[in-house]
Amino acid sequence: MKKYETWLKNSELKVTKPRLFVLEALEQAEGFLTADDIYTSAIEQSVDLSLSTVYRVLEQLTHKHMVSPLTLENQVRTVYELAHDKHAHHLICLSCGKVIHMQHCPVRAYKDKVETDHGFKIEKHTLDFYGYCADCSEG
Amino acid sequence: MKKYETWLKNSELKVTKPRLFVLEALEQAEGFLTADDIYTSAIEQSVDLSLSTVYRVLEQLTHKHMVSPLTLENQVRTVYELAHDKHAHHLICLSCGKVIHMQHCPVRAYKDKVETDHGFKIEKHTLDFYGYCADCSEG
DNA sequence: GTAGGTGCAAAGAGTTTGCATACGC
DNA sequence: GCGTATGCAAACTCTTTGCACCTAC
Repeated sequence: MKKYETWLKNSELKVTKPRLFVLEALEQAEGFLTADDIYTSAIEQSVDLSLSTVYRVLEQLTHKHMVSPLTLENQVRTVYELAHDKHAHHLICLSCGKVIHMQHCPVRAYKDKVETDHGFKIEKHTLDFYGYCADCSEG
Repeated sequence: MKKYETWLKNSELKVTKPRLFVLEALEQAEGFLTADDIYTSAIEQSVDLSLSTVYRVLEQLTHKHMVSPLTLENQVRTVYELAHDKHAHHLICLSCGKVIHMQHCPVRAYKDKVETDHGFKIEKHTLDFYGYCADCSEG
């Protein structure tokens, strides 16, 4: 797992066990985790890690653009994932919570129109679909 | 303000002062309010209303589709607005917090494609733009 | 009169912070 | 060795809940 040590050093962050653990947990999840998910996973693996450290690490990594936080509609907890270079949209199952990433963004052209029409300088946008996945909508 | 009394009765909710106050506060705001905004507004007007009642009323009105809750990206508090019939998207200023509603939805056709491609039954979607409004991006 | 609504205070969830100790460099 | 990172516990914010009282119908 040398790659995360290098990544941390390149981001001017010290290489510490909590930081490596958080990054590896996010990699293995291949998706969204809450701070508590990461903490629980540490407990299960008998890794010594406190919840407040998880929050602090996630904040630092977010600041360095190594992870991305996301608040899903009408959910309380913030979820995190390893930052991709790629802009993505989400397809979220309201029943099982599964989240699918979609690379394609149909909004780019529309964004320019919105900027012009409203005089906004748009920094980012979200486009998320909520529904029921094939498994959950059966029966 | 008879209209809200009628609306409540039609929704099979008793007409009470807290419910009328919440609906009127949301109307006057012409936009998003947090539960605490509504509570504070009551205090300022010397209206007797508790914060827990505000939450309970908002939950009931949401259930009756009279108001709509929304969680903005990376914000903690849930905001509420009077439910429009119309599906809308948002343009949110990261500096002053202004929220502009946009009726036009460029996503409809794309939604069908997503349903087909992923086997999802999509119930709803969100599309929100975050940036800086004309006033805040000057200078 | 009765079922449902409300206020108050306390509890809960999720997150942040202060401070003493521990560790990376 | 120095300065940052961490663990712990306590604080904080937002929201929910239990219970006694009150009010719309």
